[in-house]
Amino acid sequence: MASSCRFAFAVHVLAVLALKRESGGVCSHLLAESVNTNPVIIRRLLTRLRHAGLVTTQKGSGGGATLSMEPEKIALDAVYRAIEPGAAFAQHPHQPNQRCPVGAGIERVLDEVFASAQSALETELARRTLADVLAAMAEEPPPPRKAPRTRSRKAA
Amino acid sequence: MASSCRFAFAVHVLAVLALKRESGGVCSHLLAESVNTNPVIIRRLLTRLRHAGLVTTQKGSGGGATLSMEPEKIALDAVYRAIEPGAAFAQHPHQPNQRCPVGAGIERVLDEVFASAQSALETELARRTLADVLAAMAEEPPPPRKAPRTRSRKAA
DNA sequence: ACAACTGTAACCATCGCAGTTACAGAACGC
DNA sequence: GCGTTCTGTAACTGCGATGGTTACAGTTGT
Repeated sequence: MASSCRFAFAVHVLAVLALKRESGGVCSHLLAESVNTNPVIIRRLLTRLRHAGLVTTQKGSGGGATLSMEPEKIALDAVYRAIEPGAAFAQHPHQPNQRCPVGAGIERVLDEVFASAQSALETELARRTLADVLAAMAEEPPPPRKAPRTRSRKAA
Repeated sequence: MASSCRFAFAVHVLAVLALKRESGGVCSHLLAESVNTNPVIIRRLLTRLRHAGLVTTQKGSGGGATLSMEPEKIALDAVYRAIEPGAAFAQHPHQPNQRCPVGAGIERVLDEVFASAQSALETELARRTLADVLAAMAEEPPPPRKAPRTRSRKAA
């Protein structure tokens, strides 16, 4: 399915923008350092996010990207649709044999199956906002120095 | 996401097997003609479906593939899992910058988001069985010769 | 033995993607 | 005006996945 990591990159970028919301624009170079990739990759992402109305960008010295709404308003399905262009499932590359009863009808049936599956996927993504992502990152700071307070006894 | 058409092929193949359920094994050549591809593609699919316990295959003259259970018992999520190897979403290809608070925590959060989205997808697929696919193909025979009974006035 | 099958390896062409370099143009400070 | 700091985009590369193809060993029924 979605073998591309663009969606992960996009959520990452938006999370950084949300954290730096008060500090004005964030340049692609800095975002690229956090994601650990190339600034052009980031700018390509930002172009899509801008077309979707999720961020605004500012050219020139001191410019960069800014969230165009509060993190609570940005649901992950909007990010997904902004980033991933086509359908999640692929149909037959060549038309199946129309003289076979299955070949003649399968595409129409699969279209509907695929649409409902994709819809379920996006509905689940819609249950989370960028603010939820930030909150999830805030709790459980990854390296618990001494003893993590809850169920630490799982160590292998 | 799933940019491969293997899932479509697999449902197609299983539908043919379901229709020819009483006639013994179906050879890969015949399946390939219906799907409009190469017999090797079909055999590669059948290998995965066999490992998942959905079909049995028989070598030698008069052999071929057979469904190993009734179409009502085969839900589409099982087909999906049999065919699509990995996760639907891809994480960061390189580890993000751990010195950035977002880079340090985003992967863990995304893992959970991706898992829930994939789970929603599979749950939706699980709502349909191969028998449902056959039923959907049976109703509405695709080329209505005279006048389609309902809302035909949509013609462009 | 022969024909009809499966299973699998090996290979090819294509496609999409992350990554990279390069450059034109915009905004800002001086 | 001019240099600096940015964006936006084109062009190219390398890589991995995938559908497709050929080939062939092995198995089974007649």
